[in-house]
Amino acid sequence: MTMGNTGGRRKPPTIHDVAREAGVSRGTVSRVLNGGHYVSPTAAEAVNAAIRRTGYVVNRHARSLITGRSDSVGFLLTEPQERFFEDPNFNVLLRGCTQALAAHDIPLLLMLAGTVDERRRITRYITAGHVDGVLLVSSHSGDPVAEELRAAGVPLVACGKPIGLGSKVSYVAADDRDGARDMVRHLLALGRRRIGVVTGPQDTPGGVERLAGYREVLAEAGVECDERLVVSGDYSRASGEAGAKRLLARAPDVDAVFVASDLMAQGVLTALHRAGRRVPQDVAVGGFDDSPAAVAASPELTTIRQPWDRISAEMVRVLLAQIGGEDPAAVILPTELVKRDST
Amino acid sequence: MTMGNTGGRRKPPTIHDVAREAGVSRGTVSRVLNGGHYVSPTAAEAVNAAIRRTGYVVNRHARSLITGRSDSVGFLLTEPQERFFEDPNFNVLLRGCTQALAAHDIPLLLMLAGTVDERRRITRYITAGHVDGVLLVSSHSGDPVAEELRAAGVPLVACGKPIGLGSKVSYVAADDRDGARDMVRHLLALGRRRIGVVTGPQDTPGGVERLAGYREVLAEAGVECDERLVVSGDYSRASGEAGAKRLLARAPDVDAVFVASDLMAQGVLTALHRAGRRVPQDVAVGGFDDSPAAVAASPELTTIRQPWDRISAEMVRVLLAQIGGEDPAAVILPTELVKRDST
DNA sequence: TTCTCTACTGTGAACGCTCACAGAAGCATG
DNA sequence: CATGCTTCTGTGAGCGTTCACAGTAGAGAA
Repeated sequence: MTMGNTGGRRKPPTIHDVAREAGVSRGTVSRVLNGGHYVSPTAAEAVNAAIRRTGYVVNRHARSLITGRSDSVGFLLTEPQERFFEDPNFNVLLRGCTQALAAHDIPLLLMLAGTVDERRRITRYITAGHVDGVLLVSSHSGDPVAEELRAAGVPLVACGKPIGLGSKVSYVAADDRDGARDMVRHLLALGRRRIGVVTGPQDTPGGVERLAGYREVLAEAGVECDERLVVSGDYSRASGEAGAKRLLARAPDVDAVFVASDLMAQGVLTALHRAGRRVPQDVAVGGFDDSPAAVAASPELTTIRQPWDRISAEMVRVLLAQIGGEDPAAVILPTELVKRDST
Repeated sequence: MTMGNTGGRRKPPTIHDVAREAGVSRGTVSRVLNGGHYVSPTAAEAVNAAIRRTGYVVNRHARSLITGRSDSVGFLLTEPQERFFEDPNFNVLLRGCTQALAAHDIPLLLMLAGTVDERRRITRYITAGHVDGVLLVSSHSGDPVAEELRAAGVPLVACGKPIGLGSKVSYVAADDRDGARDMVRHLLALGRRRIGVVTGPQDTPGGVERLAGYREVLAEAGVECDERLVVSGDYSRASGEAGAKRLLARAPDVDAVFVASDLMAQGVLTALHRAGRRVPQDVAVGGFDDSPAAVAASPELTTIRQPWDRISAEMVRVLLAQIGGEDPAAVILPTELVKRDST
């Protein structure tokens, strides 16, 4: 048997070739390929041997043409790509989804919808049925692409609770609010009472929920919720530094800061250092995400870990279930407090 | 006209529907779709109008079935995924490739070949013709997947010069050696003469070339090439720190260090700081990559910028040319010295 | 007129697969 | 012995395209 290693691409064997080789019909080969029900053991064995011998791989285009499925899913990132691509957690998510899908032999198509043109092109591509479903990373409110896909009945699973989309859309998210609660409780347990917060953007679910958790715990502990202690950021390092400066100016007696992302927390550490405050002695700092930035910071950050590997696995599971006809579902996964040197 | 926004997925219109709507035949519609030669202006106009009215999108599976092309390409990452996924430059590369392909209406399939099983599955998938070509990020020597693909005649473009693959494989790379030369010349120009180096792994082209550039410039400048000044790392932060310690122990009079990656350079800065050396006064430090780590470090790192956006664009250009029948090509792109505070 | 050439259009076949259906064989049941 | 049931197998049709080829119409040349 000569393999096609001469440089030119050989025509791959078809189901016909396998059938001839195994001495059965196309139908039998097809049945072996798809589950193997109603096939005699001897026939199945002959077919499998023929497949091995010929190196046959199913032609997915031909299959898709008749089944109407594409057996592929899209990984769609809308809006501010920079923010996500610089976030190492995004990488973990992308990798996790790719691997979880690979286990089902389903390729992942990476789709970046930045410009209006790209959005339209991608929407058309998806609604035309070229993917069976979409893993959506958007987290921005009122995403028109997401709404369009939902309306077109495309199976869809969002990462993080989508704002402004009806309850009809599946999502998988970490329990942001509970994570925030854990962190603030931790700060209270250290004896801190003037606890500031640098929030995330309030048009993202994470931003909203983390702030809500902060407020809840303070209220529950009977600590005054001083609005001077609340400043807003956009998850960037620079906004963390600026936020901490504002915080110090408005409430110099601050003795702890809950920061809604590790990247911002890095900025907060810088600002505190410049202001001559020691961490954690004078001010304790808690981050969120457990990103590499957390261990790169000095002192290393106490932070909230989101279970990104489980999130990606769940996203794929829910999407495949939905493609299989099940109803949309929401999955919330627990977070974990990681204690390090900044508190 | 009712759009399919009722929740269920409607059957999309076919080329037949468009033909009927436009009052022409399938053949004419097909010709309009593929370049529009030998089509009368009136027919073309009618077809385009019908396409707009029906919202027709070509069924790529049916097209692929007959053309034998898939009109998609794979982005293949082999071996140590962590190393790459943590590297922000990898993100720029992935994003750039996706966008460059999108401009040609070609989807990118993300493929991660970690385990042996995954490798085999992906190799089969690719050689079966499910993608037209592959963008390869491997940089590891003697990659069996790459060799297999090359042997099967799959169009292939590597990122970085592949070691041990014949000259038959295309690649796009930054000029590592020249970048290293620039950096070491820069250090020499500052008056430093005891210039150490923390190398990258010597089974990667980048690691080899950057060290070669270092040696070249020292030889050319007539500076003694003291082997005690050469220590090896693996691109990780930790290996940079360990390397610097070794360097200080073996050559306490070192007055500059060329580090083959920014991440390692961060580790070097930490080690120097702990040893009480001031940067850049006592020891100048030069990195490589211009990653976010470079500006996150203190002092901010002087480094070598690789043109990642151009690399991705070139990889796609070369791959598409090769899919179109052209011969393999090698492209080397210039680097740039970015001066900051560490030198 | 007739022929040739160019510009355009329509049609059947084919790509490789799955699906529905029909049929065969084996075996138990009436 | 017919009948039904179960298990298995083969066959034709068809998915939505493209491609090759045949055919038409109109212009210009002989």
